[in-house]
Amino acid sequence: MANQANRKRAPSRIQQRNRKRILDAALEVFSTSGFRGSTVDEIANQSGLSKPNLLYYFPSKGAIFNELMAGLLDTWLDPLRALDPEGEPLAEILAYVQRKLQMSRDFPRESRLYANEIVQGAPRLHAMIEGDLNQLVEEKSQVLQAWMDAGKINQTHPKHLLFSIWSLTQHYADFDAQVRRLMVNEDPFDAAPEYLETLYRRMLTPKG
Amino acid sequence: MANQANRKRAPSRIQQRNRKRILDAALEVFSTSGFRGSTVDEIANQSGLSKPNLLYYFPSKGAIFNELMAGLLDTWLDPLRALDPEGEPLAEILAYVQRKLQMSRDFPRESRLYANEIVQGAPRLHAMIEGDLNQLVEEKSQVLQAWMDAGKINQTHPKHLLFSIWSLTQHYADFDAQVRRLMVNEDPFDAAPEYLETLYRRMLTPKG
DNA sequence: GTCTATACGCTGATAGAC
DNA sequence: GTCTATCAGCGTATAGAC
Repeated sequence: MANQANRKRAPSRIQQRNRKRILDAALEVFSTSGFRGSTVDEIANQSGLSKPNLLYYFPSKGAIFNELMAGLLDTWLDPLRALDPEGEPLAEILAYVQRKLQMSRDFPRESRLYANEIVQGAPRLHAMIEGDLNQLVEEKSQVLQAWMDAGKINQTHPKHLLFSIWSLTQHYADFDAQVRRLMVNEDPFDAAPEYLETLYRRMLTPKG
Repeated sequence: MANQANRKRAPSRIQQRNRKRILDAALEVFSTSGFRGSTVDEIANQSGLSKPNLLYYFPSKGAIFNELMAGLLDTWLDPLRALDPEGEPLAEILAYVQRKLQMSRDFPRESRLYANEIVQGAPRLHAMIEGDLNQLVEEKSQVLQAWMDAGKINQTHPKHLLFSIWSLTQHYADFDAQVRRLMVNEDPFDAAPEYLETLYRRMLTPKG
């Protein structure tokens, strides 16, 4: 079989650059307005491409969103994957909290994109989320439970512990508009690391 | 001056009922799709009224949203208003956490409506939020700070403490789709009250 | 690869009959 | 008060010239 004829061409530099532009623009727009509230026009303007040109690179608005989400989900779960069952329990958890907090600070748009989707009932995320996330959470919950049973950290509900970490760290990105309006002349991310470290240290350190 | 001619008629029972229907339908739709992602058609269908009839009761989509938000904001801040400076500090805070958690459970749509608006940068909430919320938060932050200075609860950042309470309690409503997908055969609200009580008790109880 | 032009359904809102 | 009919504009997406 002929190689050239049957394969897709490798994307040119221009193609790569434009796809990247589009995805970055889409991140900006989708994270601000959600899927249904966003328009292809906005994404085109934001990316500097014309609307038909944008639709030359992606077949539809939904396709852009899906590609964006797939890429996001993967990196979004990395901090949790990195939670090491062999590590020192409290230190592992505190490090996880700080990693998540950093992601909130460094990738707020990604966090809001995800938040938008979940708040609205995850209508487009269903399939993606189902397998990976569920399995990862089960696995890490068991790690946490084992640490509790061994007396390394206080007994508590493992999943609620995970939820609380997600909630507290992502809050600074997702509710940024509110947080910053209530903390004038003070960067929320200045005090947040220490606040969260203290909170989980007190929560989890066994009496001794 | 003639009374009847210059005043608006008192709304009839039908009007009251239909306005209520519309607002309830709008809450359902807006909280699921955000303002821009929602359509008047959906709200009309959800309320059982025709689209023109709906627009007989409200002049525009924006007007429905504004009325909904105004009503929401007021009740939304009630739990915080109820934080009593004269009460026993730890008990007051723990009670506040439980009140917020109950609102998450009993009014998840209201929570998601609010979350949608804030995540998207609060484009339509600006004016409403500015005055009330800011002042209330300042006032209650000082109450918390006073309790800390008096040694009644541990020293920490008062505003971050408030943020964390909002975040943790609203998470169960706002991220309900995710939470429930990860907790099959278990109601998140079963364990949540105890989890949050324990967390804040350990966080705030002074060593002694 | 990129553009202009355009098809065509959906959206918010109005007019006017009943 | 409620309906049918309708409008202008915006939305996604495509056709076809360059």
